[in-house]
Amino acid sequence: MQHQKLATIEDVAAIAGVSIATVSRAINEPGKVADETRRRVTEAVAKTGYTTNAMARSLRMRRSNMILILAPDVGDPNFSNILVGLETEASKRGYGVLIGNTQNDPSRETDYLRFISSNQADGLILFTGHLPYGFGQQHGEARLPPIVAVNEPVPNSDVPYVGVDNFEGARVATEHLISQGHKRIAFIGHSTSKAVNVLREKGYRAALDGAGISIDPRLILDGDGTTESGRAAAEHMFVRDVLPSAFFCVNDATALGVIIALNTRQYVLPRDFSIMGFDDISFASFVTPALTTMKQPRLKIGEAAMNVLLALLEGKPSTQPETLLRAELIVRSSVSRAGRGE
Amino acid sequence: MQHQKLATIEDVAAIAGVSIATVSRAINEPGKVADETRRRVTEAVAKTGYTTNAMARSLRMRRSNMILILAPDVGDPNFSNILVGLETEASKRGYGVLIGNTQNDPSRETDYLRFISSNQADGLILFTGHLPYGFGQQHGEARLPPIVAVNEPVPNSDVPYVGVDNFEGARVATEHLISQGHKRIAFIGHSTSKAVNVLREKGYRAALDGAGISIDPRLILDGDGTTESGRAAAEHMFVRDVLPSAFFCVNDATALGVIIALNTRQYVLPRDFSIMGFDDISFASFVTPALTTMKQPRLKIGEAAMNVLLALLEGKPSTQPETLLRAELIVRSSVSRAGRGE
DNA sequence: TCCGTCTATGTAAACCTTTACATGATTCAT
DNA sequence: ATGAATCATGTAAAGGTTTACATAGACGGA
Repeated sequence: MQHQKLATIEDVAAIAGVSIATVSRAINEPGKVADETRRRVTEAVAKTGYTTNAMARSLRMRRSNMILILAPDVGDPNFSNILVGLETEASKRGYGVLIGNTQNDPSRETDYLRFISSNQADGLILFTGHLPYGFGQQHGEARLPPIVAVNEPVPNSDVPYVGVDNFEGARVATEHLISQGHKRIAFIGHSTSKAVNVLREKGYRAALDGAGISIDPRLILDGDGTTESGRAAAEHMFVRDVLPSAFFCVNDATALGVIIALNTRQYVLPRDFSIMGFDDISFASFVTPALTTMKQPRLKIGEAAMNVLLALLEGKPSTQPETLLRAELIVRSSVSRAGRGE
Repeated sequence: MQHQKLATIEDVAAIAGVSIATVSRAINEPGKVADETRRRVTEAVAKTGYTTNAMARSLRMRRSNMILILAPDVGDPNFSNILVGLETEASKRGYGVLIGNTQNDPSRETDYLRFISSNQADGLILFTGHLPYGFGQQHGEARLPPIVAVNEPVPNSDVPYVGVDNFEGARVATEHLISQGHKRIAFIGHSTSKAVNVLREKGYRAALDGAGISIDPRLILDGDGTTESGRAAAEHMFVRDVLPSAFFCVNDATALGVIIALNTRQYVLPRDFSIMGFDDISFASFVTPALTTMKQPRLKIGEAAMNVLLALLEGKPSTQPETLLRAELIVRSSVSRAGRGE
C-alpha cells in the first residue's frame, strides 16, 4: 500500500483511446490537438488522477526546474527573508528551490555540486561570495550553470549580482545625520577586505563631501561588522578622547556594540550621542533606544535575483552586471538633533 | 558549449572495458565486483569525471532522495534555525532539501503536492500543523508519503511529532521564578486554541501546584502570542489593579509586550517586576532588561526531526509518536528576587 | 570425471517521458 | 481533377540508470 502504482501517461492514453504522444501534446501543447481529443484526454486525466512524473520528464528534457541556493548560514535571519522572495518568485514560475548550507566548508560546497552535475538543478544562487570550491576544475567536473550572486558579489567573475545599493544607502544615512545638524560624524566599521564595508564608507564620504564637511580621519574606525568590534571602536574613541556627535555604523550589529559601550558609560541616548545603523535587522526596533537605520529591501532582493536567474535560464542574455536596490531610511529614536553646536 | 554532454555510465563502461551493469555495481556495491575490475572502473570514472545522473537513477529507483519542507513562513527566524538542523542531517545522509513557503495559502499547499505526487520528494516535514490541503483526497490524488511534524503537531493524525517539551519547559521556567521567591506569578498568553499555549499553561500550573502555591485565576490572562497581546494583557492588570510580582509569558514576543507596557508606566525592571519569556528568540538578549527565558534547542529539533523521517523512509517502524526535547533555562537580567515579600 | 555451487560478469527490460519523423486525411489552389 | 500544403495523430527512439535473470568459468567433493 506504500506505493499504489501511480497512473502513467500510458494509462491515460488507454482510457482516452489515443497514443501517449497525443496525451503528452494535449497536456503540454493543447493547441496542437483537436478539441474533441483534448476533451477526452482531460477527462481521462481527471479520472486517473494522473500527474506527470517529474523524474522522467527531467531525464528526457535535461532540466529539472530546480534552483539550488547555496548560503554559508541558512539560519541567518538576513538570509531567510531574502529566501522568501527567492522562493515566491521561483514557485510562481514553476521552479522548485533546493537549499544548501555550506557553513563555509569547502568540502560541503563541493558536495553540493552533485546537484548541478547530475542535472538536479538548472541554476544556482550564491550567497557565499565565491564560486563553490571545485568548480570549473578540469574536464568532467561540473560545468558552470547560470548563476546569480546575492548579497556578496563574486569577485573577478562575470556572475551577475543582485543586492542593496550600499553606496547610495550609506549616503542617505549620513545625509540624514547631517540634516539633523550633525557635523562630527564618526564612521565605525572601516575595512578594506569586505566589499560591503568599503562601499558604505564611500557613501559616508560622499555625503560629507556633498555637505562641504571636511573628513576627520580620527573619526573613521576599523571594524569587522560584529557587535564586539563596534563596542571596541566606541571605547577606543573615549580613550583617545576624540568624540563625534553621531555614529554612523557599518551595520546594525556594530551599532548595537556602540550602544552597549555608550550605555555602559552612562550616557543618555540619543540626547548625548546619535547612532545610525544599516540593515534593519529584527532586533533594531527592540534595542533602547530603538535604532534608526537603513532597511534592506530583502524581499525585493530575493525576487529580483530569482528573476535575473530565470531570465538567464530562458536564454535571455544578462542585461546588466548588477542590480542594485535602494535601502529605505527607517527613522526610530536613536538619532536626535545635534545639541551642543558640534 | 552550454552542455558539453556529460559522461554517462556507458562511456565509463567502454573505457574500462566492461558492461554498464558492472560499472553500476562497481559504484554501488563494490563488494560484488572483482578487485581488478573495480580498479579499472574507478580509473575510468576518474578519467571521464563521471557522476551518476540523479534523474535517471530516481526514475529507475522510484525515489529522489529529496525531502520537502513545508512551512507557513520561511522567513520566521524560529524556522530558519531548525532548518539548519534539518538540512545538516539530511545532507549527511545524502538527501537534498526542498523548501516550500505556504503562507497558509491552501492553493499553495496543494501546489507543492506535485513534488510528492511526481516522486520529486520522498518525504515531508510539516511546520504547518495540518496536512496540506488536497491531501488524501480521492483516488489519484497524492498518496501520503512518510511525514514528520515539527513545532506544531498535526491533530487527529498519527503523524509523528518532534518539538520542544513545552510542559516541562514551562514548569522549569515557573519553578525558577518560585525559586527567586515569587509567589504571585501571572501567566500571560492563555489560549485554548493553540496547543503550545495550552501545554505551557499546564506546566505553569504544575509548578505552582508542586510548590503548594494556590492559583489565582485573575493572574491568568488571555493572549495570542503577539507582542501587542502581551502589552494589552499587562495593561489590563493595572486597570483592574490585580498585580503579580512576576510575569511568566507564553513566549518572548508576549514578554516584550509586557516589558513595553511596564516601561511605559515608568517602572524600573527587574526591580519592580520580574519577567520570564519562552523561546529565546534573537532579540531576547537585546531588550532592556535582557530577557530571562527558556531556550528552544532549535538545532537539535531539526536534527531529531530529520532523523525520525529518515528512519521512516528506511522502513523502520515509527518508534514513538512524539519526540520532545528539553528547553534550557537562560538566565539574563529580567528576573530578580522577589522584593516586597509578595 | 562429473555434478553442484559459487563468483563475476553480461544482456536486456523497466522506469516514464518528450519529440523527430512518418502517415494518412483533409483542404486549397490551380 | 491533381498536386501541394496543412493538420491531427501515431510510431519509435532517446534520455541514463538499476537489477532480475542468464551465462560461463572456477572450484570442490564424491
